[in-house]
Amino acid sequence: MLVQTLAQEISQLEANLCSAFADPTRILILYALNEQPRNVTELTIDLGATQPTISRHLKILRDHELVNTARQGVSITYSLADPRLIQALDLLRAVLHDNLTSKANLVIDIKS
Amino acid sequence: MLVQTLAQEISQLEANLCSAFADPTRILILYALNEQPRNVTELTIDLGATQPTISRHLKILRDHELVNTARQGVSITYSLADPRLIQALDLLRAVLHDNLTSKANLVIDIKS
DNA sequence: CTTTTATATTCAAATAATCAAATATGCGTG
DNA sequence: CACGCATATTTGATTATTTGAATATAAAAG
Repeated sequence: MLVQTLAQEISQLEANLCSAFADPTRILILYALNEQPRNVTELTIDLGATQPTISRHLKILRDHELVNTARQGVSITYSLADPRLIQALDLLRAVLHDNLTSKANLVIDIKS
Repeated sequence: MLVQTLAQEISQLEANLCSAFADPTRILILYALNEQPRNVTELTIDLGATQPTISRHLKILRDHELVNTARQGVSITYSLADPRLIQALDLLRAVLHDNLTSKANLVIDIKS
């Protein structure tokens, strides 16, 4: 698309941001960092993924400015850039919860 | 991954949900439907996309249960399934706004 | 039952995202 | 300055996602 309206441009940025959330490892990283800042090694252990995988996902989160970094000697501590990211994820999780609950109730209805 | 922890499974579902948001056209559709329910033709006109494109994106939103449908004769009216979806998008938009604002201020700092 | 209007789907091509494995960089210490 | 630990990047293969164009279905009206 050569020419874009303002609304389209904003939606493009927003969609980009959302694509940073579109991976389970990155969601886990964000929730882990919300609990407390951690370095790469800690994330690797806590999430049970390989170090290159964690680093790759951290780069994506960094590129989207969703995390902050602080070097402490040899290790780099990552932290959540904005608490509203978790607020947004929690809202989505709540929607997900309700959807699954209604589906569960449908199953009960069919049984009876 | 053959065996998944509960946290991984939830994150997988959440990531799936986020991938439904990871497209500018779908973001525009959700905001348009939040304003008021619309049928496919109206969305096509309002968003300036082709009808097959809109229908394809609506199918994805339907599959994720983010929209409801109501047939009215020959046309099908789509509506937003849950207002929290817009709340979440608005939070992300606010984060985006702040990030861009700080970048803008950096530009000013460099100038002076 | 044919036509028209509204919506949905399929197909092929282009683009992008993912992962594991290997490799590279960077900092602190002896 | 060489070694070792912590982190980052590259590569190549695989898999997904998006789109336009063409086509299909579905309902209402005549």
